[in-house]
Amino acid sequence: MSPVPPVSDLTVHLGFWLRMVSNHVSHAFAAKLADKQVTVAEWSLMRTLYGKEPTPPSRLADDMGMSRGAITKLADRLIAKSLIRREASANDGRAQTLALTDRGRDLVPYLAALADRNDAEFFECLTTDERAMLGRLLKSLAERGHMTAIPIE
Amino acid sequence: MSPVPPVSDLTVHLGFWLRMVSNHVSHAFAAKLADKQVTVAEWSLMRTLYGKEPTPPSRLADDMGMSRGAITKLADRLIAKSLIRREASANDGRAQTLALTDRGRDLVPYLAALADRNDAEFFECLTTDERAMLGRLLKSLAERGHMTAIPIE
DNA sequence: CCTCTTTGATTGACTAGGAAACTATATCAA
DNA sequence: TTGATATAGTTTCCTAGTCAATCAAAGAGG
Repeated sequence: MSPVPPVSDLTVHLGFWLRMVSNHVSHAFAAKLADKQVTVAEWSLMRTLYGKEPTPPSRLADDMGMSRGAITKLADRLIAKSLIRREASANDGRAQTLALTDRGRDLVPYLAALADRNDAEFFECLTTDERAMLGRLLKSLAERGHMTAIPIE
Repeated sequence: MSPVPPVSDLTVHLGFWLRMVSNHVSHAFAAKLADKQVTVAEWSLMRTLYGKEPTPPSRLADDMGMSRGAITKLADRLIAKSLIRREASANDGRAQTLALTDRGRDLVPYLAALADRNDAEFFECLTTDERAMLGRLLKSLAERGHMTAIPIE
């Protein structure tokens, strides 16, 4: 029988539990968005655009922490669903701008309410103090780790 | 100008910060594993297998929270790297079993050390009490939300 | 003005996963 | 024993990202 040196269990890592909870929260949210035929990435783009239209795709890529290629394709999908619109920039022949359609803009508050509800569902089992503490710890980690982009995926 | 009703900011959600931190921790770990040409999913399979060989792929799928199809392909990749081995079950003509190769088994403790280091790097900026609190809150959420599978992806 | 370089966006090749169809084997029931 | 059903695993098709190559338009320097 070959030797099997003891290695640390996966569950000793905070990263493990972080990912476990994070994935469940995201999947539950994805299920709620599916009712409106929208994915989490699509919602994220729409929300990022909301109130800041028009915005060039490169800006969205930076803000959302995705590659430009990904934004191009994501935008294509949203355009096919008539939720956003792409237009050539007036002053720069290379640049494009993205903006929500009326339909897309109308949808954002509804989807935002789903996001609120999803978050409430998962975290209401904690006390107010616990939620505040969790938020404080996570923001502290984000700050100390220099994390900036909106986390997709 | 079209009306833009105020919607809740993304950053009010704990789920947002959870995902932000979780993604950064995972990406940093992926970068460390890349030195050894191993992905996070591959590590997870190897770690899940470690000390429990041989194990049928269906069992790994359940434990890892992935589909059986995904395990088939993941196993194919690990076999191509000579880190695991696939064998037909002796008593059931349908069944297969997966086991680490000697090379794979030797690699696990090294990769486990990388996982330890990655976790330490991200969370050492918290005090011991804060880490304990974060762990407690996350485990409580996992328990209350009936989360079981190892979180891949 | 012409190159040379930089920049914005798109495209293509590739990776990785899920869902469902499919194959082979096992089990059960008449 | 044989036909129906269930189970284990694989394969196929689809979605959704990244990275690298590409193309067109801007800017910069001689």
